[in-house]
Amino acid sequence: MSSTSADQTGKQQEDTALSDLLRRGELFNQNCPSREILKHLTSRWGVLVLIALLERDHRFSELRRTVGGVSEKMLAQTLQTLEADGFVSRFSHPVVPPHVDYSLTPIGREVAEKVRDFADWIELNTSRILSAKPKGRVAAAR
Amino acid sequence: MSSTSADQTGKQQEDTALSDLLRRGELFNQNCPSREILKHLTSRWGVLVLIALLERDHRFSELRRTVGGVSEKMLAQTLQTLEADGFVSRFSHPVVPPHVDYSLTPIGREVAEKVRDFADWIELNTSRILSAKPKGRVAAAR
DNA sequence: CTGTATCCTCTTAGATACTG
DNA sequence: CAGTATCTAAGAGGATACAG
Repeated sequence: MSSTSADQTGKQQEDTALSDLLRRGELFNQNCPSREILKHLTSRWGVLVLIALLERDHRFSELRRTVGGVSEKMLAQTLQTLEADGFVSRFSHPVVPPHVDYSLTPIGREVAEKVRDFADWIELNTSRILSAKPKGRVAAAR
Repeated sequence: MSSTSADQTGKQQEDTALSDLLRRGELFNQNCPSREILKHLTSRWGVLVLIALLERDHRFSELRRTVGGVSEKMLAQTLQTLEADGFVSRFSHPVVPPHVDYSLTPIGREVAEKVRDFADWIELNTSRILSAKPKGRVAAAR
């Protein structure tokens, strides 16, 4: 519901190490709005959409093809969330059949570069990670 | 831990053109194991656990207190997944009452630094993001 | 083409109770 | 203290149909 205001003034049960909270407490506090931003940005399809849009602008069906495995519903939902957060711009060309282009806003490009940097690390290190897995232990196979 | 000293030569992702898709198509393929790694690392609690462990080693109950809002079950599950991936080490002191310490492996520290970098960006920019939200449009409010 | 609406299934996550 | 087991609710996600 993305409420504005309506602060919970007396609701402060963060009683962890105070220095930690001062230094970087926002994300460790479950009431902080940054938690929601984090959730959107690290969502299953959000990450891939941001990276795809960093390469170039895409229209809806292009994104569907580029991002393997995403359904129409989840792609639309992901794009709406990212647009609502101000990371993605949506341009609907007034033609028929419809033609909609998605692109990154300046702040969206900023964060997408962070995401891509992170994704690049994963791709470069996946084989290293897989071969370094503890073998005696049965992975929860998530 | 001795890295396998594999192929990675450092940084080579300066280009973002079409050749990128060939080089970094892994994540866009739903059958790629890197998708699973990504999922674990970007999981709701995985991100926060990695950042907490980057500050210092924690025992179980310390993590519970530091990471606001996490349940015992989810913390245990998250830690097991991260341990199975080789990002986290678990050391159980043979004492009573039990005392278990969690720490990052070398590769875990590497990725945790990426995660922290990303989280830092979010914390620094949350207010900017919130104030820049498109207001005319009703966010889907998830 | 670009979605929305509905239905359905599977996973995630919290609460609670219990064990070593 | 450090978990596990069980139950349940909420949300993610997919398939299909349909609308603008």
